[in-house]
Amino acid sequence: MDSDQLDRRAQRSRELLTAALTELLHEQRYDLISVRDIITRARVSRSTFYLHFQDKDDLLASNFTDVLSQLDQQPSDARLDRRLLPALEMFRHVQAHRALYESVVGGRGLEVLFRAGRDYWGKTIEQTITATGDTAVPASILITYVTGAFLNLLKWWLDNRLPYPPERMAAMFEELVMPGVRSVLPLKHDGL
Amino acid sequence: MDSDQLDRRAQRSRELLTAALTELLHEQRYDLISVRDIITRARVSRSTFYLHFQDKDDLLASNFTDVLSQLDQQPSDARLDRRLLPALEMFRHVQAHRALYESVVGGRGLEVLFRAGRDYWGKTIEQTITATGDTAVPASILITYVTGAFLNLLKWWLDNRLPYPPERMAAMFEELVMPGVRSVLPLKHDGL
Amino acid sequence: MDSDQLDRRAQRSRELLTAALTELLHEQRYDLISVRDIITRARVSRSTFYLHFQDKDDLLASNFTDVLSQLDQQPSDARLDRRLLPALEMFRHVQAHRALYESVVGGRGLEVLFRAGRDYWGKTIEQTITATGDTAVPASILITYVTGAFLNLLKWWLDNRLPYPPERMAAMFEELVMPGVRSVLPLKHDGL
Amino acid sequence: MDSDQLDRRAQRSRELLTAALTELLHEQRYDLISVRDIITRARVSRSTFYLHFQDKDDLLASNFTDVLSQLDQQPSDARLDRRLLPALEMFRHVQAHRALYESVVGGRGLEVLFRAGRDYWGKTIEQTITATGDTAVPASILITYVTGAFLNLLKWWLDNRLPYPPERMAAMFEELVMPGVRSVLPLKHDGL
DNA sequence: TCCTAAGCGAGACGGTACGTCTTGTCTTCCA
DNA sequence: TGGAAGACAAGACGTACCGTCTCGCTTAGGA
Repeated sequence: MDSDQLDRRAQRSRELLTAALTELLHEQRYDLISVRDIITRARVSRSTFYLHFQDKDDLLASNFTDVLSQLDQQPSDARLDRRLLPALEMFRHVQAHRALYESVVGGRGLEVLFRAGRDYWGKTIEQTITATGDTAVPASILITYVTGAFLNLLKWWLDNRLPYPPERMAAMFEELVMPGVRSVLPLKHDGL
Repeated sequence: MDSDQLDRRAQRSRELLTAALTELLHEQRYDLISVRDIITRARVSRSTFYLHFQDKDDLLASNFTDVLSQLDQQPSDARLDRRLLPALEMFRHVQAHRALYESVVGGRGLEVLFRAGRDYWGKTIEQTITATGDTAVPASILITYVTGAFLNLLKWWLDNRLPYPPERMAAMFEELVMPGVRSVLPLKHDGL
Repeated sequence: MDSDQLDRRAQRSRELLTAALTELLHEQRYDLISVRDIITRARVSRSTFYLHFQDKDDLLASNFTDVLSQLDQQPSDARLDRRLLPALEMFRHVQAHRALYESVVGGRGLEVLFRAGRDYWGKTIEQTITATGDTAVPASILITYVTGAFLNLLKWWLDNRLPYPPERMAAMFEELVMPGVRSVLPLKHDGL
Repeated sequence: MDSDQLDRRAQRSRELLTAALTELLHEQRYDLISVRDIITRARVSRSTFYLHFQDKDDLLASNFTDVLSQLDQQPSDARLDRRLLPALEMFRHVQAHRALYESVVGGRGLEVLFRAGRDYWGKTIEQTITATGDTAVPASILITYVTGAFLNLLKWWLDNRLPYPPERMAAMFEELVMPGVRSVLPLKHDGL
């Protein structure tokens, strides 16, 4: 009971650290932020940091995964439900937190997002595609392909200072990625 | 004069360093190799290293770009000339140097390859697609999309211990990526 | 109330901690044992430890003082009663608990023993020498000299893996230390 | 040639560190001085510190050994030459640098002095006593006894705020320690 | 043939992050 | 109400790595 019902203090520490990282990302690139910076900002001791997170990447991944599940929470257009990825919502979310993501994506943080994104969306995508029957390529490759392409586009968007609106980006994502996906899914499939 | 007619010693130093990195990549992951390791192996002094390369990534990128241009050198099937990327050749090359690429691709080295690949193939791809007329998406995005998807597949292949032959991988690459590319190119296009 | 009729639990905690330290000293050097190690072994919480002892040294000193008073309890040769220190008994005791004392004496523990020994034997020595009249050096120095010399010998013995029997060590102690003591005591003195 | 003719910079770094420790010892107890304090004061980087010394204790031992050899350098009373230890000079030296030694001796630094003193004086003492023929106790014990007794007296002196002049302390040292030493040396010996 | 400039070895150094460790305090919960 | 559990602050530790720098030695190519 105690093990999963986290000590209130523990929960507070996690939140302080999460908030501190978010704040710092508005000020400088992820690569340049040190654990020391984070704990100083969070007014938390070094030991506390390592009590809760493996390292800086772990904290970022944790934050990112939280965001992803929140995005899934929010009610979305019914028509979009069949998509593999909430691409439009993500582009909008990233636009709203542009500075933050720019800091992450230009550098080592990108890989963290990659891994976390793959892990998170992987499950959804797998369900969707296995539900459609056998595919011409292994599910694992498809997942890599879709999430990878999405995050690459995201990175390009940020690196180029958001030259297009989220809607356009989402449309291009669909246009580029989905034909390939459809070409390997059973033909009978209707919605995707 | 001196700048292009490199001192023989200088050339030798570069080669020693290149060889050392290659050797080390057979033994451990790129991330875990330090400049110190490289210069120790190359029997070259620290100052010499920084005389020739900006940092470890620079050395890797330089090696990789050399490889890419060698691949382009070798005569390839005429039928393949229209492709955006020498995918099959790359898969074969990677298979032949499997251990080496596994070390690079699992970690921070991937981004170096990505950047170098984008720079190198970017030019070719740009020529090809601008030759076909206007596209529905900016060339820059297309380049990112294609090279990104390719390297993601490469990474997946290595991470999963090369479960398929190069030919199959190249085919899947085509199958997944090209439909999207065609969908944004002018319809009149013939060959791609 | 509670203060003199020690809560049974409290007493038990003290004993658990004492036993834990003793156990651990058989396994590793005193310096390397942390409070965490002790409480883990004693299956006692951190707070409980600090409830009973100031710190690790306090626990050790407490244990050691207990031992010293037990040694004094046991009936000893009447002829030895005039000695300043129960040297022979100590050498024998240390031999019997060799591993334990090796752990303590090699490192910071020695000073704890020194302090505890000085405190404990100091009283006895002071009584003895003040009973003999004025001395050429202050009692305090004499006490330091005697207890220090004794513990140094003990440390040497342990550091050199007990090369001589306790009897020989005690004899050497007498031979080295007592002449100096006698030389500063009033001449009239008979027994020492 | 280069290996023993220390880089000028290296020598300078060592001196800066030595000086910094000396300065700091005038301000606070040895135990409370951290490596960080030392390098900050010396305006030297952490890596430089560990390039030259194992740890704080190593630096202290090195400083102390330097002092001991300087004391040996200075011309001393011919009459004293037969002594095992330059006790009087040491007491005077300590008096002249009282604050510094108080910081060291009250805490963990004492053991460093013990070890360094034993190592340094050990050689001299061994020569002296083996020159006199066989002894009733091993040389090693004698060395421990003499250096230990001396440093214990030194510590007592400092702990008690130098209540006697160096001459008196040296005299007491002789009076207490030498009778025991003589009692184990061959009788024929004259000078000691 | 000598001179001069560059390459180079060797490695000290500043700077700084890292993850681990330990101590002693404090809070919270449970019996 | 006191012990158990353990989060926490504070901060030291020794290691690692990087990129810069200094200092001579050596070596090549031009005068």
